Amino acid sequence: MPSKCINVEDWLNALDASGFRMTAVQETLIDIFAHSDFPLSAEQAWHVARQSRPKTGRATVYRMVEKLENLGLIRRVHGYQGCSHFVPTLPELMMLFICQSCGRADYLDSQPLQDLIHQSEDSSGHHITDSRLQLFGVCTSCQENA
Amino acid sequence: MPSKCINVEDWLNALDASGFRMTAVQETLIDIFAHSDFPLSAEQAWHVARQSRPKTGRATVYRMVEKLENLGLIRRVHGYQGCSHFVPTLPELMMLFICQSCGRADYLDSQPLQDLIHQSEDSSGHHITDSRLQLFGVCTSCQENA
DNA sequence: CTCCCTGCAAACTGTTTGCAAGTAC
DNA sequence: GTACTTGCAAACAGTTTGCAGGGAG
Repeated sequence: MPSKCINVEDWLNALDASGFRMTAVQETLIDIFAHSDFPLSAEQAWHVARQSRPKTGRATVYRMVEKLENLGLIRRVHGYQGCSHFVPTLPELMMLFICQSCGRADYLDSQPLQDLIHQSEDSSGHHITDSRLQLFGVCTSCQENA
Repeated sequence: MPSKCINVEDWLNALDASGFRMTAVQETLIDIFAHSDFPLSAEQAWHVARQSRPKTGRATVYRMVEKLENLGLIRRVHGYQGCSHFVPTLPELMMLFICQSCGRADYLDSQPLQDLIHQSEDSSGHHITDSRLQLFGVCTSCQENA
């Protein structure tokens, strides 16, 4: 499964531009979220963070996740059984696929979705400002290994 | 905004067929969910239920919601700020629009979405088994009243 | 008469808040 | 030095569970 590359520099710049102070915890968490290729919850990120920084507090992670979400750097994934997981945000509209077997996330071409949304906007008359499309199934590599 | 009609008879039959015993609480809750034109959380449904049956227990509502969801009669709505609200399930694939202003839900034509999903399946190679598309914005009537 | 359903209360889980100490700028 | 950040612990909200009594089939 192809994995999208997030530019950590950009994240640090965005945080800096927002007046946030850069600390070791923040760098650790940014690293965790930017490089995970499957959705992470705050709780999970906390466990990962504690592997390298055992004293990391739970609340700190929750606060950081909130920041990252508010800055639009990560985005909440609304899945089957819950909606507390996050993936790095891509510049374009996201069309997210999540493999039920391995849990990995993949970003698909979102142009058709944009077309679809414009089409629905015209036919319904509603003004559409945002969307969440999530696809579930079995990814190519899990199909091969089945 | 048009509202979809759910056949309460069908729900009662489905519950009956699943071996559930029909009680007054269940009828009340089915009525609430089947006729609400905006997503309801279990908590909200509980409050509504208590208006007609003050002694209704919270847990009973949660259990009933779980049943309805398992039977596929209601479906969880993954929204902006949470994912604990439910709408009646339509037979066909759902394309759900939620108005940020009035909170009402509308079901849009889902055929284009089905086409899009098949298209994405072919181009990505993933086997897609389910999807959640949710649209947010301002509905026609809220636009008029603005 | 049996077993499921109900309401109550307690337990639980994920998340938020308050606060004193620490640290980036 | 100032004000944001951190870790801890307590508070909180939504949800689940255990149980005794009640009601459907």
